[in-house]
Amino acid sequence: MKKNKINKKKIVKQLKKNKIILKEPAEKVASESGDESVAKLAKGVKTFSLLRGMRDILPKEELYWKKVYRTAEEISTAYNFGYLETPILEDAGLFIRSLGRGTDVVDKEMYTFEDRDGTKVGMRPEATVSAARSYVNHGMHTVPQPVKFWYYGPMFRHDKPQAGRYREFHQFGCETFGGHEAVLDAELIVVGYNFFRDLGINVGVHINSIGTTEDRQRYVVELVGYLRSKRSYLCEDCKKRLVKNPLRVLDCKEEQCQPILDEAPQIIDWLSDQSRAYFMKVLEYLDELDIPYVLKPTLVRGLDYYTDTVFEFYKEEGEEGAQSALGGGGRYDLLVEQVGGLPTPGCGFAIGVERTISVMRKQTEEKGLIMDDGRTKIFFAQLGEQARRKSLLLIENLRREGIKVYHNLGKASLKGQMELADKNKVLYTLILGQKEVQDGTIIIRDMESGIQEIVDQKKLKQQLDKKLLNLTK
RNA sequence: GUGGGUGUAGCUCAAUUGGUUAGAGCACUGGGUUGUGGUCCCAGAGGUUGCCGGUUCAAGCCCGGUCACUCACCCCA
Repeated sequence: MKKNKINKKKIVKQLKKNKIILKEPAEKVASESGDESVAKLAKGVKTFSLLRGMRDILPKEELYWKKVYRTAEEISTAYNFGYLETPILEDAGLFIRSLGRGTDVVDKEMYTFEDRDGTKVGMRPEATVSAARSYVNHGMHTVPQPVKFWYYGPMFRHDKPQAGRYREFHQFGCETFGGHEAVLDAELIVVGYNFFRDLGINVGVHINSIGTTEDRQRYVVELVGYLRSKRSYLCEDCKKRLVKNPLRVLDCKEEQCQPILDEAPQIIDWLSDQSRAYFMKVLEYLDELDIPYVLKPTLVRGLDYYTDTVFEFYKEEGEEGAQSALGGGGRYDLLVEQVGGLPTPGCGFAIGVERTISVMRKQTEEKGLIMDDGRTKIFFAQLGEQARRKSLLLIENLRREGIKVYHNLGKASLKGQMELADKNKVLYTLILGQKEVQDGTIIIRDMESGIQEIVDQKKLKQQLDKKLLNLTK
């Protein structure tokens, strides 16, 4: 063995130095060495790694993902949202027109490429726009309004990855089209809020109104005027923002900017009477529903299509600064028109699944909880060829009866199977050996106490039901 | 896109001032006689030290580049 290691190192060195010239001899050396990795090296077999910002969702994370999906599904259907699934690929122009040129999402982050036939396509960076497109394409203005959708799926943004931010990420979202009622805005906030509550996550709600496009234009003029007068006191970043995206200055966390921001004009004072009245109504509904919220005059969203109400859900515990926004949304009364439909108001939200799961994971780890979600609680062990053959049928029968069984028929030794049962933390192990096959019986072993009982195979299901029922009590 | 930190086994980490064949724990596989898990004992497998190049008699360690991860900014979910 040790000799092999020396050989290998030498071979690797040789290969490195002579990788081009030595192709054939290298292969020979590799096969003589009998070492697979050397052989691979000689043949130039590459391994592949994940693309930047992309992740595998592994079986050990399954419970979290399923729980989030199920909760999303339950709450959406409870509030009468219909499931909508749109393609990941859309005409790139759809996103460019509605999200807005000049936004980072479009200019710097969207995955776009030419299809084989020359069409410019984009991978969706979010789904609200697609939902609006779908609403228009299928003439949904002819069905009773408002139309309510929920969706769940992957989105793509070519951003630089960091904590809670990936290039492929998942969103759960709800959208409504065709309703301009304050109660709708409030309902969406309630749905999002309850989604988190059902998952055991405490979230805060930030809310603001950015009025109509005209309101905002008038306000921005006022804001820029004010900030210019204080320009010399602003931080470097803010000086840049002042030109590029003045609304963003409001979000600055630099201490030196705070006193200036406290005195800054607030958008809420520049709203038209209509927008203001609408916003007040939304807040009243929230009060009525007992949803705690924080008025945040500095909340402005990054996408062009928002009007009036904007809100976001943020995690209450945890470090400041880090990706604390778990989701956000707002009203987008101009969007449908922008994608070519009749003027139709709309409102919705999207929630980041990865961020939500990271909060859930942190919580379960802190409390030392184990995600348990009706996992398989029974292991089936078999011994001997006859028993193995019989096992297939018994396992299949149990499955049909709705009892899930974990097993590994490939393993021969009972000991090995018991180990597996233990590692999977099952509560009961069924043991079928030669003797049991002949008697038509089977052993049920209680893994905690070690007590075993022999039961008739025909009564197995009945026995298990009894045991599993006791558990739930 | 800008800046900081980090790359050694599947995971968590070792490896004296550069010096023989890069170690350990956990996890994994097999065994501790014939049909029983958790503990224990023994054995095994698993590494082009991220990659490329340079300095040197000699590089996991030093230098340059590159890639990846990570944190912050920008922006957002």
